[in-house]
Amino acid sequence: MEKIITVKQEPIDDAYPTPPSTTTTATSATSTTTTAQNVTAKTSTVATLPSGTTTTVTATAVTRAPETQIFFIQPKPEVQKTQCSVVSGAQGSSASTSTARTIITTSSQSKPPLVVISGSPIKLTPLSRAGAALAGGQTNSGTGNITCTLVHVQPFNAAAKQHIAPKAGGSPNKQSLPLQLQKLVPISVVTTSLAKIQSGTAPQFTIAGPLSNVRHIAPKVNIVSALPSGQAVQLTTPSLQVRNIVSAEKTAQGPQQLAPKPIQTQASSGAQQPRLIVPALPSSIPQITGTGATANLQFPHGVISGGVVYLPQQALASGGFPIAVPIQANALNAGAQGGMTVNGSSPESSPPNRPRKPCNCTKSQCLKLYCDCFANGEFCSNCNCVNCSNNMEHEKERSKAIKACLERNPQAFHPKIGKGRGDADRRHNKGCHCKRSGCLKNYCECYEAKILCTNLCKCTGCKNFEESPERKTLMHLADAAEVRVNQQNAARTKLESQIEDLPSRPTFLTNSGERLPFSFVTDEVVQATCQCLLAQASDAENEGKSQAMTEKMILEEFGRCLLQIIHTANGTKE
DNA sequence: GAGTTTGAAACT
DNA sequence: CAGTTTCAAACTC
Repeated sequence: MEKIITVKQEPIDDAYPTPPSTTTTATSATSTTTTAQNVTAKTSTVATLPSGTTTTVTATAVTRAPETQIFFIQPKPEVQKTQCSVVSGAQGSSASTSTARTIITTSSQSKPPLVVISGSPIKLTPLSRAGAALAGGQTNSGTGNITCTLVHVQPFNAAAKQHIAPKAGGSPNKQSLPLQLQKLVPISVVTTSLAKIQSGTAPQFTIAGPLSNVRHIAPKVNIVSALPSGQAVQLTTPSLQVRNIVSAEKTAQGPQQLAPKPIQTQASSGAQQPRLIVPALPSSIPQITGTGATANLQFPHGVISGGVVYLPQQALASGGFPIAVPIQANALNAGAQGGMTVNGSSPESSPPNRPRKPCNCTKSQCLKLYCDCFANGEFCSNCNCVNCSNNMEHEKERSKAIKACLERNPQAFHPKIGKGRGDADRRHNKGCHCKRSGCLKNYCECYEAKILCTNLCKCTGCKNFEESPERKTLMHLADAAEVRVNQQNAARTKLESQIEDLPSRPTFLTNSGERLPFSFVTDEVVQATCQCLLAQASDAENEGKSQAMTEKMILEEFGRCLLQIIHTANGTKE
């Protein structure tokens, strides 16, 4: 029997923009992997449930190593913080509207929960067994019981960031590493049974936990379900694109199983084996990094060890995650990339706000931080690089390279420029080391980022400070140039729009040798036009207009002249 | 477009 | 940690 479950989800963190509405529907005996555009949901929950039980699981953190935090799911009822309503219906019934950005993870009792983050699977350390997790002392035996896992990521506070700020002349202190990592904050999920769902009682999914300061990894994490007894879940949302189909078993074998698969828009209804449902990832996805030697998972940009996810500051500090974005909104249309974040992607897949420059790497295979694409956690695409391995096809090498970078420098993928509201907060986290450029050329990372050098910098002959006359001169010139460019662009745009409105006349002469309007730009006409422009300039000058305004007036006059010429020519022709 | 300069990253 | 090499981008011609 088909079961359709709609999960309604509500945002809980204002730090993320309110996501557009999506609806997630789960049905049995289908299997698809979906990805969504611009998913920035705050919570996730579990939608497909066996009969008859209510399960509550929560998690506690255990510090294992300075740079790691392990979370174990334990039964623990929690105060309700966020509710995710679940609505059931028969096959074909329309799912109720919702605001869900649903990432779902479930597993049967016989299988560990499977989670996919950033397109790669994580085999979590065994979470609570369903039986142990049951609320109210219910047993959770049989095929119908599911353990649900929900993971949130909590950013460290500003004080912590300060604490880990790079020290001048020193490498990052490993003792402070935990502060540089994002803390996983698993939260409990109360699930209700399918029976209740199917009865139309619209049971509530209760998500409890320290949500007030929690940012979610959940919507940025692909959590997959391995449903018991051949059940599978299909997730579809209006704004989601159905992508890969990956079985739970396959995915559990390793990240390579997540290589791009042909997009399937509709799952086969006859699928009987458990399937993985991989909802979409947003464009702002957490950077997943890791150094664990026992890592059993490799993310596009990191390694996951035993269900422990390493998240660098950059991910949350920036509010977006330029690193390790395997399935991103802008890549949804880039099937060849398997939904990975790509640099210089095709026009239809490129977000309008991030047209990165293509790299030109020749020797690094784009697997070292020399490569801007790699350093920014992006795949190369439409670049000019040679022997590029920064792509899905070389995911293994890429993961190794990521790991190597992180071993050299755990903050390797952190943003170099601190992000803050004020200019004071925007500073190079390591400082530059320029010697010859005076920190007034783009060689200098500070100057390139349009920020002043700070005491973190070890540059010599620095001229990139507030009172520097050289810098002021440069800034003044740059401002003037920018104004001019803007004016020129505006004038050009206007002129182009006017020209576009004109009838196309490709040739000057007809077959009979008749003169066409475009040939009416004679010397006399040019002279008259110039006189008009000069007159306009003179007027502007007499009126005391600024240079910018004068230029604008002249350009407008030129436009009028052109229109008149064309109009006259057309009239003559006609 | 080729060659040079530059400084970060990588290496020793 | 300092010095050196490698690398790719910025820059110059």
